[in-house]
Amino acid sequence: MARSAAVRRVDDTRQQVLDAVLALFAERGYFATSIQDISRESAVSVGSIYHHFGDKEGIARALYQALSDRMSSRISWISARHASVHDQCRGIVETLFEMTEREPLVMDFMLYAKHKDFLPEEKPICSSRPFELMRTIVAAGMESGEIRRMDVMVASTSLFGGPIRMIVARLDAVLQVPLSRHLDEVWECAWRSVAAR
Amino acid sequence: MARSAAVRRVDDTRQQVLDAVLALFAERGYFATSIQDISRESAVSVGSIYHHFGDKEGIARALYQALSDRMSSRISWISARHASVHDQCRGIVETLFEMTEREPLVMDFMLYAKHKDFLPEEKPICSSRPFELMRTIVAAGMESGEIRRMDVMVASTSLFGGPIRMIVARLDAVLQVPLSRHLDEVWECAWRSVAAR
DNA sequence: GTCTATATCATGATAGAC
DNA sequence: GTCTATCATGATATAGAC
Repeated sequence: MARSAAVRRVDDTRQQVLDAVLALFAERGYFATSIQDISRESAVSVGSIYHHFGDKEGIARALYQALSDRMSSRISWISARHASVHDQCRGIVETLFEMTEREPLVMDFMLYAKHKDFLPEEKPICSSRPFELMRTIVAAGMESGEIRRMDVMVASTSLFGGPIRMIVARLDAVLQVPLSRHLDEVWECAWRSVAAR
Repeated sequence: MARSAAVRRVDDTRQQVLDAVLALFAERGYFATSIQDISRESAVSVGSIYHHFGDKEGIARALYQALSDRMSSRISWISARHASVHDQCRGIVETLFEMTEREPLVMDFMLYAKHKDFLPEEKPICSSRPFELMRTIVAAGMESGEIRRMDVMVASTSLFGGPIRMIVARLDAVLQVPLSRHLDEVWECAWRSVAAR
């Protein structure tokens, strides 16, 4: 069923705000970003912003939800495209690296922001859907014999912890070259840490 | 040279404030903590706080400095106590796990807080002294042949990235059991990721 | 649904006595 | 060095016209 033009417009307004806050939160952080800033950067009035999101926290919640959904669907898509758990996990790391280069703001907000400071009710990031998906895949790898039998949380943090630290280093500009240049080496280390063979 | 009683007292006042802000920052975050809160919890007046720290950011800077120094000296101490790089790194992970259980607030502030949001001038955490020390040790491991030759940053993030993610999971209460219960398994994975043999 | 103008309030920081 | 009282600013959120 096609959405009406009115609904389209509403979504556009919301999206304008979300695009603006992503940039602002990444640049200055949640608390240093005022509603005025958001209004100016998004070209949406303060009144409209409150109409759509209720309060400032509501904006952050909506952004978190949207980006979390986006990451989840990418991970699911990658997972479905590969047969072995090894290839699935490598594909996830590769995608995370690519996202970091192409949409650093998204990764900054998802992997680096301390959501608990401004979204106290939200589940911690490592309990969120994308991370749950990763753990599910890791668990499947133990079933199939590709990954050594151990605590699933330990295996997941071991497999993805290194790559995530590399992403953080890149976001901090500590790492000066594109992540892709280190992909093979990072993945080699990550997989060795849990591989069965 | 012995410090005078006056200096002792000054240090005590400063320490009272630092103890209070550590707890407050960990609980609510930097921005949700007001100077009034700090004054009340530390039992030090607002005027004295400003006298000693200049401004709110100065408090955070002092705390960061103090805890960073503490972590650095512990790491150096551990490093000096062990002969092989393998044992040094394992000792560091063990100590980080113990610190997380015994002083979760310290680890929360050091490994989890997003300092850039409130200390924009400070170097990113992964360029800080403790992390530099870890990289130095890893580099030494490559020299000695214990660790495979590769980019030092990649090796460091691979070795310590998993353990750090476990610490974050524990701080988020996602992990319900003490980290010590997973130490062997976590270390096994971490070391495999970079070990030469 | 969108906008401008405004109310309300809390905060960081200071002044100045002791 | 320490304290209390106060200021000035800028924030979130709302009211109400269109």
